[in-house]
Amino acid sequence: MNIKEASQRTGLPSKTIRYYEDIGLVAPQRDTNGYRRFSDKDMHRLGFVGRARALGFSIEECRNLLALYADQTRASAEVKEIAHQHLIEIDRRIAEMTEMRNTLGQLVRCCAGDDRPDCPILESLAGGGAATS
Amino acid sequence: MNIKEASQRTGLPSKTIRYYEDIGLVAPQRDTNGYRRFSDKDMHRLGFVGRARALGFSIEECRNLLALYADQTRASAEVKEIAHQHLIEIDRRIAEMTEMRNTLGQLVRCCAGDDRPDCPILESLAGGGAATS
DNA sequence: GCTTGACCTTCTTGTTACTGGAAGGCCTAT
DNA sequence: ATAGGCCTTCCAGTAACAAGAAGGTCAAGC
Repeated sequence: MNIKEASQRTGLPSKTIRYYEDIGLVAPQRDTNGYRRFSDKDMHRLGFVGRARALGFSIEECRNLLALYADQTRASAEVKEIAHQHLIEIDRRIAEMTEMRNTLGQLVRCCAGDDRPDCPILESLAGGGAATS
Repeated sequence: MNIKEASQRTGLPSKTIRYYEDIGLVAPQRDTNGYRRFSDKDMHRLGFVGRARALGFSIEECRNLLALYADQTRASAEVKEIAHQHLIEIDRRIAEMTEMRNTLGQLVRCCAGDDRPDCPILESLAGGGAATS
């Protein structure tokens, strides 16, 4: 099938699919007119990458996971390690954002939000007091 | 003071401070030798931006917040609106990452992590079954 | 006076994972 | 023949810096 249909079936934009070919994640055949032709195998790889990306894996991690998937002699420990590291990173980011959320939420609650200029949000950003720790 | 000291006092890398000057967030004077000289006012702006960035505000949001801070006739409602929108965005991202975390966490727990090739993580990425919800 | 090392400058390039747009070829229907 | 919808490649831009090269400046020590 052509790229449009591949895009529709995988949910990935055509641009993204071309990009994935550029960086070697997928390598569709070409028709005589130069159009990409995607096989079932190509579709499968695209789906794999799409799902891995949706779980937050980087492109390089996707590449590694694809390689492991293709390697029948892999040890599942290796896959688990990649996923586990990624999990730790996600947790770190959630913690970071949660901290932001708490600090900022408190500031927003303290701000009157009226037509007067007094604003604890600006005061805090200006260094006037609490709530960064 | 020179850029190194400004960096140490604000906790921002020198590179970052130069970048902030490039994009007009701060405008230190220059000594006759061309070195940047940071005044207390410059330091204050850098601190402001640093704290705003730590709360996840984008550079453009920082620019707006700085302008509001300088504007004595501002309405706190305007500041609160910016902060509130940002809060919503943070919540969205936390929810997104939490969903990833849950899905991936479950897959990791299901993976034996031994020297055999069988791996539910890869199987799931390959499209073989559950857990993308 | 000279060297050394730490500091400073500007400029260019790279990062991540794409997205947008331009210029042009191909294909089908009318 | 032409219109449209698809396809191609290539170039530029995004966010927020970081890395590094080439070179100027300054204070200390010999």
